[in-house]
Formats: sequence, C-alpha cells, structure tokens
Amino acid sequence: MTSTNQEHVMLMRTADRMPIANRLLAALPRTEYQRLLAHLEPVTLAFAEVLYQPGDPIRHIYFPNNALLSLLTLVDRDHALEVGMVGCEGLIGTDLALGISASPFRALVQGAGTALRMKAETFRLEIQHCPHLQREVHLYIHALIAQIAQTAACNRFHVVEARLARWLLMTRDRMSSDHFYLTHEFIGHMLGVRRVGVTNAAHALKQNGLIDYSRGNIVIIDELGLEAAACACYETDKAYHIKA
Amino acid sequence: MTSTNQEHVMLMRTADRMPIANRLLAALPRTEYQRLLAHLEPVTLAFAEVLYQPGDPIRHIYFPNNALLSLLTLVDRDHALEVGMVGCEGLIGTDLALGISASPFRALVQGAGTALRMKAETFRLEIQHCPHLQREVHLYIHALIAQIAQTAACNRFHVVEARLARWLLMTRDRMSSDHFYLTHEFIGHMLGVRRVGVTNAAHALKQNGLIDYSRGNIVIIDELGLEAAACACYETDKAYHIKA
DNA sequence: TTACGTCTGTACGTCAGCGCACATTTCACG
DNA sequence: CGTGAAATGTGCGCTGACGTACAGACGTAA
Repeated sequence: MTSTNQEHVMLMRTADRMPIANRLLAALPRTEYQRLLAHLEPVTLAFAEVLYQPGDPIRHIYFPNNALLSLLTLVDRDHALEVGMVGCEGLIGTDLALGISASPFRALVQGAGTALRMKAETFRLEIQHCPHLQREVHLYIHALIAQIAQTAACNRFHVVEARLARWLLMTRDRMSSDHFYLTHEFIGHMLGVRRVGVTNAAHALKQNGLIDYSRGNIVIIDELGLEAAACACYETDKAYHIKA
Repeated sequence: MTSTNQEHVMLMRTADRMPIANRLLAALPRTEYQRLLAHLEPVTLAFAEVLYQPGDPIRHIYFPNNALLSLLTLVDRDHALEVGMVGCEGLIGTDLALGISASPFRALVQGAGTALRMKAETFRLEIQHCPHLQREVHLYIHALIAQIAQTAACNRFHVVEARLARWLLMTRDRMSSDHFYLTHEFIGHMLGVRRVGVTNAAHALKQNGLIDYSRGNIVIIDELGLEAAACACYETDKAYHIKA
C-alpha cells in the first residue's frame, strides 16, 4: 500500500515532464495543454479494472497513454459485447462532453498501463474554455460512433475467425506491441462468443502461423497474414483511428 | 413538375404556422426556434429516397416531422445494416455538430412524410449561436450512440423473430401509427437478414395474432403481445428515445 | 379477363456457432 | 516435487440462419 502511494506521488510530480503519449492531448496547442495539465492526474490502471458501470455517474475521464480500454454494452446478465476500443488516440467519458453525466457502457481495462485522468466536473468546465479540446473530443466522438457502427455490422456478417483477427490487430495498434496478455475466455466476452469459439478460431490462426499463444500470452507473428485473415472492417476502422 | 413546385412554395409559406411536430425543435425556447425558423425549409420525403451517401458531403440536415429515416452502415456491396432509426425525436446530420462534414452512414427514407431541413453551412453557424439547440443536438447524439450500441448487441444475441418484433415496435413509435407500408425485402435489408428470414419471422408473428400484413401493408394488432415477443432491447431503447 | 410483375410461402441441404461436457496441458505455489 | 487451479483442446448433438430455387397469391394495368 505504502509503496503504491509513493509511486503514485512520484508519477504526479513528474507529470509535467512525462511525454505526451495520449495523441488527443498531444494534438492540442501548448497553451491549452498547459492549462489542462494542472487538472490531469496520472494513474496506473490494472488489467480488468472496471472504470464505468452503466448508469453510474462518471467520476473521472481517462486519457490512456499506453493503457487500453474497452467499452461494453450489457444485454442479459450473461451477455456483454464490446462496442468500442479506446487507446492513446482517444479518451473515455465523452458522454460528459455531450451533457450526460453517466455512461451507457461499462468501461474496463483491457490492457494494463497508465492514463491521465481528470475530474468529471473539471472536464465539464474546462471543455467550455478550451476550444481545441472541444474540437478534438468532438472528432473523437464521431470516430467512436463510426467504430461502434462498424463493429455492429462486423458482428452481424463476419465469422469468428475474421473478427478475432480484426480484434487482435486493433488491439495491437492501440497497444503498440505485438505481444499482450489475454485469455480466450476474456476475448470471448469481448467478441460476444463462447470461449470455445475463440479457442477454435485462435487455433486456426496459430496453425497458419499468423499468431502464437500460450496461457494468455499472445504474440502476433505474421501481421500481413493476419490482416488478410481479418475482414475489411479492420481497414475501415484503421482509416478512422490510426490516421497518423 | 410545376404542381410539385407550387406545393413546395405553399409549404414554405405556411412553415411558420405548421405545428412543430419535431420534438427536438419543439424543446427549444421560442426565441431560438424563431431564429432557426428562417432557415428551415419544409420538404416532403419520398419512400426509399437516399439523403446521405457515406463519404459524400452533407448538404442539409433534416428534422423529421412525420417522416421516418434510417441510418445504414454499408459493408460489402451486398450487405448493409441499419444502425439507427430517426423519427420526430431527432435529426440526421449530427456529424456537422461534431465538426465533420460527411456522414459515415447512408441515410434513407423508411417512412415517407415531411421534414424540416436546413443548409449544412447554416447549421454549422447557427449551432454556435444557439446554446439550447446545441444542447439538444448533443443529447440526441448521445441517445443515438446508445441506440447504435444497443442494436449491435441485439443483432449479435437475439433471433430474427425477436428483432423483427422490436423493429416493428420502434417503427410504430416513430411513425405514431399502427399501420405502415414495408415489404419483407425492405425489412430484410434493415435487419441484415434474408427476405426469407423476415417472411418466416413475420409469418410466426401473424400466426400468433400479433400483426397482420399483405403485400407490404403491415398492421400491428396486439401491441402488448408484440412487446412480449420482442427482446428487452426494445424497452431499453424506448427509455432513451420516447421518454415523453 | 388476361397477363405480368410484385410480394409472400415453402422446401432443402449446408454450415457456423451454441451449450455442454470432459480431457489435456501448463504454470504457480506450497 | 507434487498438487491444484487456470488455460486450452476436443467431441457431439442441436438449431438458427444461410443460399438457392420455385410455387402460389395478389393487384394493377392493358
């Protein structure tokens, strides 16, 4: 506990010297960024941590640095479905920018890492006074809408293997790493399929030499091959989010 | 041609005396509404008319009165999927409010009727000077996001019959009528299933005395029964959009 | 009335994914 | 070094939806 707190404090002290890993923040002019920095608190997010629960008021917004977040809609008690994936290109808590204080989605940490967070109330005020922030957030909301819709169509029309390939690539892009920890069980919850469905699809990808994995440690071996195995939805999504 | 133009002019002249059927506009304070009215042009929309094509610049935004609009994502050349349904509770062209000049969706007229439209450029300017309009549009964007996500999950988990029931009820709510013209073929395109799939599901609903139909003329007979046949997604969606 | 186009009913083989159950592998920990 | 939990592999019957094809029903216009 003590060590965690100390680490936390250390992070806070060095916040103003941290590289601006979050691309949305990085796109802001210096003046606005400096202004916001005073309200941004670095935090480390643990795997599977739940940040928002549907209906609950949003307490903080999060700008991921190297963390990866998921937005899920809950249906039945058993069924959930990932509708959005948020990495360093965006933020969660966009609802506040639209005048809503609760998220309709569950937000959880898909990839552990760091993020910058801001109090909800502060964000509501600051976005009124930071036109560039407002603009960037609006653009991101638009991209998110497109992503959600694309995911909807993809889930409807494409087979699990192609969806898995797409999902792995999207994860890779946002993690900036070819290696990450994710069990079939977890991925199943994201894609809205059984664990066995993921196992079978992953097995096929492994057989073809596109990926490797063992007990949750997934490695992308053949990126181009994986893109070929994925549906065209990946390219569409990429165009929206990764346009560097 | 001439008669159409005359009718059009007549509609324009009486625009300021038309009842404000669009609920989003109706929620605005008088002053803002009067200001906007000068830029709002009544139009009649024909069934199956395409208002937006993905990627094309938006020329007008549309506030439906009694018309019903659909937002579709296109996947392959054959496959499309409805992700949003917009009636008098909202508008299309929200992208402009987020600083984007093209819609990612195809927008088409699912139910013929009237709407008020505004030039895209005018809307971009006016929304800066009409705080209530901005607020209402933002709230609607949020509801739309929730609707799209809900649709995504619904398409993933629920059978065609339940989805059809939900879709008919959503149509009904936005048309304010138990009767409308829609062929199985058309509905199939919306739900992303084969025409035969719709026929089978519709047949089952008909057998149970919930609906009746013939050559595109659909009538909802047993509303409560249809709600029971629909998935819970309907209730969720209703809570967002029809909260009167 | 006839003819034609549109809409709806029905059939059939195929297949992806489901739910379930159980075997096997691998790692962490005592 | 063993032991138990977690992760992955495999099998099986079932079902909803697919693609396709064709038949009947209905309405409109000649």
